[in-house]
Order: sequence, then structure tokens, then C-alpha cells
Amino acid sequence: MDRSNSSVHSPEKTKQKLTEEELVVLQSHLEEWKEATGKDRKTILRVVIKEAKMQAPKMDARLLKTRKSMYWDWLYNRRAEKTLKKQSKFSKKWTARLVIEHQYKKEILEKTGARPGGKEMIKYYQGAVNAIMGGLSEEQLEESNKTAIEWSSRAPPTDVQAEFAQKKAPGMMKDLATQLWRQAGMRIFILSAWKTEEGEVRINGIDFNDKLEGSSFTDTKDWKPMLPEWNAYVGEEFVDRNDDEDGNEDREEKENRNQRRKKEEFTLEVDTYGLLVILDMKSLNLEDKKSLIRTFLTKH
DNA sequence: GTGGAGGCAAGGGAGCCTGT
DNA sequence: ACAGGCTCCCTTGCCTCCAC
Repeated sequence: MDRSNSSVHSPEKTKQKLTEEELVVLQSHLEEWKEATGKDRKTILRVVIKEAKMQAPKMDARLLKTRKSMYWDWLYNRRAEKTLKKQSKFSKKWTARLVIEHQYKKEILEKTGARPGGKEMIKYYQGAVNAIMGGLSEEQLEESNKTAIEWSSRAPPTDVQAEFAQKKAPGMMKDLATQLWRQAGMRIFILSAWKTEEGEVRINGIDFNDKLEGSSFTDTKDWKPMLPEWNAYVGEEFVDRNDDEDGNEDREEKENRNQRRKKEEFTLEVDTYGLLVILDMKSLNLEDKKSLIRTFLTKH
């Protein structure tokens, strides 16, 4: 932000630096910009141009055009401060469309008019999404847009998280383990805990070392002693997170939750006696299953 | 024989990248 | 700033491959 720092080389080619006032305007729209996509970014840029132009030094039409590019570049280059070069491969950006696909899943499938899973269904899927979206009001679409920003910047609701935990998380963990091994020569073993859509806590130890030029940790070492501590932590952590989640729950909801908490504690307690909780078998491939079952049998 | 993993199908949207 | 090309994503169940 040091104005005296402007380039002294080939001044005729050097753009005039953005003023502090212009930067204030840009900064005020940055967060909005980061969460927006495509068309919305253009809308934001228009607002920025309108506001920043008032703060900009006097200039002719040609310079003004350059200025607009500078605004765009300034915002674009700050689109993801933390990972400027590359978005994390683990991040997920929700769009209004993706939100609608999730929220209207049942209606969309009905709309395809075909048997789920068939070629016909796949063929008509996108059209069905478009039809559903076409049937929504401006307000509903705007709401989906807001939801998309909310889900991207904070987190999607628990049912979406549960689905992700089941369908995508195993692949993500394998990816993480592979990259850490390749890029850092690092070995990891992941002890995880997550909540299903039904609200049950599942615990899983997962290890890809035998697929990464190494031998399996879970297969060759006794990792059971880790479980009691982990279970205790999970018991506390998952309960706390729920209580913090929303402040406006009614009493009935709270009671249901407490009942659920008891069930969780029971599950976890059993676990501390040394039973491995491998409820999430679906998420494991054959090798991992064999490995876990071998470990399980060895320990009993 | 059984059962899991992974590929596959169509097609529209969206982001990224490159070049201008 | 933006066009165009490329790649990936998303949907669900079928089907093949493979290990046991």
C-alpha cells in the first residue's frame, strides 16, 4: 500500500496504482467476491466499478477501461488468499444448482420419468434439474444462491455431511495419505469418527501404508490401546458440537438429542472394552476390510 | 457361488487455464 | 476481461472383473 513504491521503470507502460480509497471499496466487496461465481462476480464487479470510479483519479475512457481490468485483477488475485496458486483439492464450492439438486433430489428423479439408474434416467437427469430450477421463483433461486454461499463458506447441513462421510471421505483420506507419502515421505494412519444420517457415531481406523510402499500399521501393530482415549474424546466432542450448533432448538428436540447421546455413549462404552467398531464397512475396500478383520480376529 | 470394487452410461453446468 | 477448450462434477443402478 506504499504509494512511494510505484515503479519508476518505463512510466508510459506502468499503470497508475490504485488509490487507498479505491482499495477500500475493493476490500469491502472482497468477501462477497470470494464466495461468488461466474455471473454473480460480474454483477459485483459492476457495483465495484460504480463505487470505485468515484474514488479514482480523473481519467479518460481508455484509462478507465484499464482501471476496470485492474479492479478485476485485484479481486481475482485475492479470490482465495490461503491457497492462491491452487484451490485445495479437498475444498468444495457449492452452487445454487448443486444445492437444488440436493434439496429436490426426489422431485428431480421423479421428473426424469425413468427408472433410477438406467440410461434413460441419466439422459434426462440434467433436463429434470433444469425443469425444477425453471419452476422456482426468483426469490427461491436467490435463496439457493445464499444457501450455496453459506454451505461453501461454513458447512453444509449434517445430512449432507453424513453422505459425504460415507461416499467421499474414504477416497479423500486415501488421497491425503498418498500425497503426504509422495510429497513429504510422511506416513499416516487415520483414526476417524463421524456421524451417520441416523445420528450414530462411527469410529474407524484406516491405513493405506501397505499400498504406499510400506507395511500396514493396523495389520502389524496393536493399535487397540488408542481406542479408549479416542472414544472418550469422540464422546465428548460430538455431544458438545451438537449443543453448540443451534441455539434455537426446542425442548422436545433437546430431549431426543439426549436420548441419542445415551445411545452413543453406550456404543462407545462397548467399544472401550476392546471391540473394534467397524460399522462403516462400506467405505472400505477389500484389502482394508481383510486387514481390519485380521486385526480384529488377532485381538480376540 | 458370492460379494465387493470400480467403470460406465448422457449431458448440462461450472471452474480452470491459456491466449489474446 | 473474456472467449474457447478442457476437465470435472453430478445423478443411480447395471455389469464386469476379481478374490476368495
